[in-house]
Amino acid sequence: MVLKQQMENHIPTNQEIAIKLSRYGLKITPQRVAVLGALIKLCHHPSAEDIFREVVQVIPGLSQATVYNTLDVLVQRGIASKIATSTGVMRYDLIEQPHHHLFDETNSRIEDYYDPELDQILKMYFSKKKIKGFVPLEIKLHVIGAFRDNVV
Amino acid sequence: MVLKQQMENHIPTNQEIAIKLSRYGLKITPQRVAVLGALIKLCHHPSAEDIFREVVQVIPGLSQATVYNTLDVLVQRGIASKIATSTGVMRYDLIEQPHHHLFDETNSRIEDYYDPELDQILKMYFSKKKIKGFVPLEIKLHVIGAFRDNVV
DNA sequence: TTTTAAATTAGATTTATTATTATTAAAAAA
DNA sequence: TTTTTTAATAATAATAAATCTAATTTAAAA
Repeated sequence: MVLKQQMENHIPTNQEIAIKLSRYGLKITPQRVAVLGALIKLCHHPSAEDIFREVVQVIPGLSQATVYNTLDVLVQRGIASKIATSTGVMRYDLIEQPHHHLFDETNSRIEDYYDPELDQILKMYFSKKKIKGFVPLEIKLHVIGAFRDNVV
Repeated sequence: MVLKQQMENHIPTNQEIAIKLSRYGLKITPQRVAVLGALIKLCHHPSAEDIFREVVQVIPGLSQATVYNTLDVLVQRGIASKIATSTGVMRYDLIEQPHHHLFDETNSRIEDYYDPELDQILKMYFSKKKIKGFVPLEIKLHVIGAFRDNVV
């Protein structure tokens, strides 16, 4: 098991981000490159507001609506996902591979959690156990707990 | 496996609801009895607005703020829980026993899902697999899919 | 380069929720 | 039972996230 940010060692260039946008059939604009760049950089599941604050430093005329629009577009294309939180503020998450979420509600921290073994267990469970009248498509674990830094 | 509403065959009287409120150290008011009653009755995870619409028929002078206050109180006392949804609207859920959620985002439907076997699997997994720096307290499955009525 | 379809901006708007404060009511005390 | 006290409710204002609108600008295709 490994937390997300430990897996991300490469900070992509604007060019690489632009290529990613066009691979998904999106027009390349400075705003989109910067928003996606911020989403990659701010790996602790930023809110739209977090991304705005980050990007407006580079693009001073940036509109909040552009951030919301761009994030929606990224979600629609499957580049990002939207996480609903208990405070009602949406948080955004870059999609790389399927993963679960660890929530610490005392400090609003969210981390991704990967474990192929866990996914295997869940896959087996749901293939064996049919739910009457419901077709499951996506299975996500929502683990609420407490981050204890410097503790194993 | 059984869906929640199939397990709930007893509709509690106002008296029983009042007893429940006082067991949790809450003052009994007509508003609280009606809100908790509506939460029990509207078993598809109502929003505050859903509950207001239901209860205002019985208590015409009811304020929306009272519904929000009462729901917050119920959540604080552990009688109910609050579910954040992808639309940003909060939904409320009576807590009876720990359970997971099935989401159908095409029609905003949410159902509870119980399975002791699943809980056992998850418990075993997390007792074996330690997450560095994180203490899990509550594990909830978030299953996104599609309800198909009249289909097994 | 010109064209056009799409993206961005600014600001108004919506809507769920929270905050405020006066009033009212529930339950404890006398 | 009546009084007292403490808490709950109602009405309404305030907040804040997110959406909508319409005019302007821009990316990229022709």
